[in-house]
Amino acid sequence: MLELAVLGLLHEAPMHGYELRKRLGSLLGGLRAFSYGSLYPTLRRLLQAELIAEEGDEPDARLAWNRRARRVYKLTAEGKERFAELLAEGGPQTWEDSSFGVHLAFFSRTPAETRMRILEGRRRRVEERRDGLRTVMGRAGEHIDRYTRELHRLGLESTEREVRWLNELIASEKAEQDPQE
Amino acid sequence: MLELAVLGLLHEAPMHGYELRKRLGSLLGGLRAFSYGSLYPTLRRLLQAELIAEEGDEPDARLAWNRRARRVYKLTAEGKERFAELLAEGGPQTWEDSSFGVHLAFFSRTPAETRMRILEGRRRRVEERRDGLRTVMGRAGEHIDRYTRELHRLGLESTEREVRWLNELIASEKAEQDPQE
DNA sequence: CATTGATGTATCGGAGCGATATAGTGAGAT
DNA sequence: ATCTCACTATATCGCTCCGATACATCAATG
Repeated sequence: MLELAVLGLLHEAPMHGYELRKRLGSLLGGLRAFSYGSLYPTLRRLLQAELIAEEGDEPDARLAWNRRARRVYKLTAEGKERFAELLAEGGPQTWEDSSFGVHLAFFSRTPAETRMRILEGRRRRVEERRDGLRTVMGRAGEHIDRYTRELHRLGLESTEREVRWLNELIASEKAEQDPQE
Repeated sequence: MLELAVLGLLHEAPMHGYELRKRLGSLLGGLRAFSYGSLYPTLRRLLQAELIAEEGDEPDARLAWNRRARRVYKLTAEGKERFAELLAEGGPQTWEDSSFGVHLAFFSRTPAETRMRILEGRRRRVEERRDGLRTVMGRAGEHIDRYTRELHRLGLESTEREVRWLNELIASEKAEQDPQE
């Protein structure tokens, strides 16, 4: 997951860890933070796999840090390939809560076919949760805690809303595919 | 987190792992699954800490499993104490996405004061995310991906709705505290 | 009678989090 | 002038939890 995110951000411009994390935060709208405790190890792993490379010395000296602290990373050719591979796959885990946001954030670089598969998979996933909630809430009798009921109510509203949102996205994807009519 | 959840469920009735997981799923409305990969190790840990105990042989033989596969757990006295402690704390991590749902699910056993602290903490947390999203979305100019924009829109709607939901909960908590008017 | 799906326990490797350590910098407060 | 606070920046450690997988039994369906 972090691998995809890092590769995707570095695809746009070289960056150092700290900035990577900030951009990730705003890209995902705080959905996911990705703490340094996972970011830096990932960076090291990607470096070792030669999917990213460290920029030597800063060519432009407008920030004259003689004490260089920042380590700036850029994407390698293999990194770009890897990124494209990850984007095209669109397996069953891509529509889980943990990954869906990241995948969506790089949708403009994702093949249209994969986009559709992910959106529809996500919709199925959310509908499942929604239906589960409806079942639980519908079971009359059973003494259910007031707070739990509230939790379920919020969950139901959220899932319903997300399904509607996904329907819109899917519709506009379809419209783009068949421009006629 | 799982510790709290397990203790809380066993507080109601003795249960085995499989059932524990199912109940957890419907309690949280699919928000969190808690896979067996964390459930069973946790059960073992709690057993070793003597917060839970394994029920010897089934007293009622209505389910005559001669091959006993199921391991039924029940809460010990220490377990009950520990549960009460965990509920009363209400520290800053209780209002994170990962824990808030679980804490809310056991609110009826949580002291009113702690309930309020958690609800208000959660609200502050969600408002932060909402304001962050507003800032990001408001930054005019910057070429932002269409899909990313959609992601932000969904995020903004969700956070706004959760804040409203929290406000209702907080209001009704207050109303219960001061019944006079 | 065979396959499928639910019940049931369990482990392994790995991803990611939260806390923590360290240190330089710029701005405002005292 | 100095002090403190917040931000920039990198990094590690221990822990929780997840996903995949394995393996058994039982009930129903075909």
